[in-house]
Amino acid sequence: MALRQLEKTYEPKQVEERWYRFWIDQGYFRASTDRSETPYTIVIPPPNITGSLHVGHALNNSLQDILIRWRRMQGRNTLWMPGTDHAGIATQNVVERQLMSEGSTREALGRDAFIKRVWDWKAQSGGTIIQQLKRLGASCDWDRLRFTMDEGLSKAVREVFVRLHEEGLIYRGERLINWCPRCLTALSDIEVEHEDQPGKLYHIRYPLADDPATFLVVATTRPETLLGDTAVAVHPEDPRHAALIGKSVRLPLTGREIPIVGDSILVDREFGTGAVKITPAHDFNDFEAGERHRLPRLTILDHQARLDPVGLRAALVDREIIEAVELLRVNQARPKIEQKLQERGLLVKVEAHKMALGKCYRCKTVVEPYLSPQWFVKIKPLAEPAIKAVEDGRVRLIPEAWTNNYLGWMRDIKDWCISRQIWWGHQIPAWYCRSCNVDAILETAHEGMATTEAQALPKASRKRITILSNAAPLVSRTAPTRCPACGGNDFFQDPDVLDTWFSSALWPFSTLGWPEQTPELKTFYPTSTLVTGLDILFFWVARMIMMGLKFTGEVPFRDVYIHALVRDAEGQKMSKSKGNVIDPLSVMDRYGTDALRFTLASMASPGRDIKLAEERIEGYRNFANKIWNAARFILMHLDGPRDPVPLKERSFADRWIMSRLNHTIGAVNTSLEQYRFDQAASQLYQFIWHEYCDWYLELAKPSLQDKESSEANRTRRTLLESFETLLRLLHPFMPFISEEIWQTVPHEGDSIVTQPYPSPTPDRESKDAEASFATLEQFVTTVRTGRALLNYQPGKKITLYGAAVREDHFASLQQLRPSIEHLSRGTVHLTAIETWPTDKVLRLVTEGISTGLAVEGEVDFESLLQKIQKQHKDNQQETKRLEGKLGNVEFTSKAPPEVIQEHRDRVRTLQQESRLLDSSERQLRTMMPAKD
RNA sequence: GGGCGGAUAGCUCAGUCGGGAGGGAGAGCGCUGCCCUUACAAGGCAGAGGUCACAGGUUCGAUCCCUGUUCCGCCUACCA
Repeated sequence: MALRQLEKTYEPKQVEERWYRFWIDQGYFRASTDRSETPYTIVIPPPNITGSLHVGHALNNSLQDILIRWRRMQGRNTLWMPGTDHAGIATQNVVERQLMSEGSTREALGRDAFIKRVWDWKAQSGGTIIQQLKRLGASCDWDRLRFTMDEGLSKAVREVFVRLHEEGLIYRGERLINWCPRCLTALSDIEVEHEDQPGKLYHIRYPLADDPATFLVVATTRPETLLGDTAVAVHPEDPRHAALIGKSVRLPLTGREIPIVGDSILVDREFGTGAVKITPAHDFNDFEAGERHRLPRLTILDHQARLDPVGLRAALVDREIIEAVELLRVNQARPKIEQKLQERGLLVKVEAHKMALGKCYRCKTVVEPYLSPQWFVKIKPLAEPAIKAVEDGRVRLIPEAWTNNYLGWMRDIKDWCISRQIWWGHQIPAWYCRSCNVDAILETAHEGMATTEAQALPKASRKRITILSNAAPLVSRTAPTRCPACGGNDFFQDPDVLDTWFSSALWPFSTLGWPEQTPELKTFYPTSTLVTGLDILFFWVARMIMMGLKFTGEVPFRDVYIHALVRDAEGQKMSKSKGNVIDPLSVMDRYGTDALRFTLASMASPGRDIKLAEERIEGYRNFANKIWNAARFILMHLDGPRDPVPLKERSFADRWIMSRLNHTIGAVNTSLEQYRFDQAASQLYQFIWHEYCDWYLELAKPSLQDKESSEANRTRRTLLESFETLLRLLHPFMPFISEEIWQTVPHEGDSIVTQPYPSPTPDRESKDAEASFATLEQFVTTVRTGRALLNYQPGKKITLYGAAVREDHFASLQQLRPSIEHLSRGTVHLTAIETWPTDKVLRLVTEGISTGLAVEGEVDFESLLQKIQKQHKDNQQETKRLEGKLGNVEFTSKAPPEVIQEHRDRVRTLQQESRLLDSSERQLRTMMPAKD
């Protein structure tokens, strides 16, 4: 039969497209609820619909695909559930930018039209990343593609919200929250990134009310907020200030007097001057201190973090100051305040001070603590079971090192602010009866405005609605029709939407149809493994565990594999502004998808960031090409009978490679069980290149070239068996090339995708063949070293001599003589060293195996001599070291006998080698042309 | 401030815990030399290159176990 021949180099591009289409057409990635096999489920970390594939996605999804393809081939009923995330703030930003370029705004469009516009955008551009995942070879069940804003998932969101509210685990209240003055929305604590920055510490004099010549000096990094101070705190046990408690100070730049309070929580006596200003409306600590001392809260910043004239007037700020700073952003107002304090002689000093500034994780704008009514999840009762699940191992974090990190965070968790003042997202299922909440619903300039700010606005400028914290919401799965209190039917839905992570937290079960008890949910939940990056451990993983336990009573997944961050070759974070981004799409174009996947897998060592350099990818592109050429070779030699013969009756080389293959199969499976993608990849690489190609294919050549021999039949048989198995072993890592080649070699079945994954079997083992191989390799390598030393052409046939210290090694050499002669390109005489010619032979030795090479032609005796002398010297040093140990009574009396015996054996071998090197050296000298 | 991780060849990293043993130090890439030998120059063969961060301790023996130090990352935190 004539087999298809392959091109000389592997061309990934058309191969990839062709097979991916085939796999989809055949429906190989479809999961079923009717199958009886053990399910294996992964839910994808849903990428953001505004996103496009970056190298982090490529890593994340390559690893998931490796797991999924591996389990699928093992016969599991696998489901890889794909989907995307609606990314509230990010997506709204994208569409708003689009509107802006058209000279419009979302306000001009109105809420409903805007949301429609986002859906239109999604229909057009939101599928990009899905297409890119397909290019990566991701074997997701695409028929089940989900989106967090789908009707089903939205229903799950409402269900969860209502139930949590019913249990008192969701509440609404006016709190200080993190506010992004650019996105104009609240953020949760973890959406704020902290970064150390150089700042200044201002020391400011606050004159005592009853003794204006005396000052209390406070230290602050934010002097402009003093306008909203409502107290000054000192430590009650601080002898410098304790007596002042109960008195008042005149607040600089204002007409107010504020009290001095004693507070041991807020004040650190060691820091600054030991006196702290309290601004309850603009600082988290001060907010709490304000609650402790029942202080008023004065809001002086507006929603854009500008000094708000209304608030400033309410805070009795001097007219002159108001005029100087009104509507300035904090960073612009600060120098003005500094200047005014200076002018009035109230500024003692300004010193450099590093401080951690909070920034919006989406837009990097400095966030402001902002007082406003928001929705919160009371998180402690949800966190407790989620802590327990990890503590008792129902959820495993891999690498384990992250467990403590997780537990620490969960034990110290704070209530979660879930309302966002944007339009794109799940609108909160809470309604307000207009007649019952007449005083609590205010028309304001914008949503989410602080209470005082909203109340202070003139009616005319109120465009939208703010719902004060005393409003009474009706939380319900559907819009209410009748107010239970007054019977009215005029309702107003809360305009806020939920944090995107609120819906993501439900992902493992909402995608499977929850709250319905669907067959999917019954079959595939709890899921098996979650593969994710460390950066969303708290954002997402922790919340999924909490919600999963709460609403299904079970953990959402058993294993959480946390992979590293991908950095550039210098270890820098990749970012568009630095221009050091490696674009996976371009990499796939140039090197092939398999090369990219294999690179990422091989570098996924636990607990270490990945420094990705393009040369690595190129290296694995070469690996793909190596496999390709091995396939070409095999296809060239497969013609002819290849009947099954028991392994025992096959050649040494056949038994050896099958034994090594078996070892590799075991190692790859074990590595995958442990999520050691790096180990699995290097085992495959090592075996395929350095055992299969370098040695086995070379060993197989003689018999393959003699087509008529019975040996050829057995070799062809082994060649096919081993290679076909190898392709299956490789497939999860390099799906495309493995399919392409597999389809060209004789096989059963329609696609490698659904073939069984190799598992180790004892009958492939052959310890004796492995031992013989070690001897052969030693001999052949030594001969090659000698050839290089003698400058012989690779093809030159030479006369060789061989001997071994150990009987069994010598026996192996005799038995494998044809192979040895083939690989050494020479005629080998296996006899005792004493019988070797005493002239014109270069003698070399390693590990007790001696080789002699006939010396002909021009030879660089000097370098030969150096080589021999160096080895001789190393040899003697090692002998001395070992003899020293063996002469030490401490060692011989306490070390285990095996170790002592091993040392003795090594000394003996070294001594024999030494004798050979001696004679070799002497001979060389006789061969050397006389000097002078 | 707290917690965690890392330091092994020029570069990137395995190896140490537990089936790679506490006893002779590995890989990939790069580098050097030779070779276009009919699977592969995206290749073959050979080679050079390491006080396993530093200082102590345990041990007959430490890259590995223990303690401390230095440097580098990351996470986390209300030091105004």
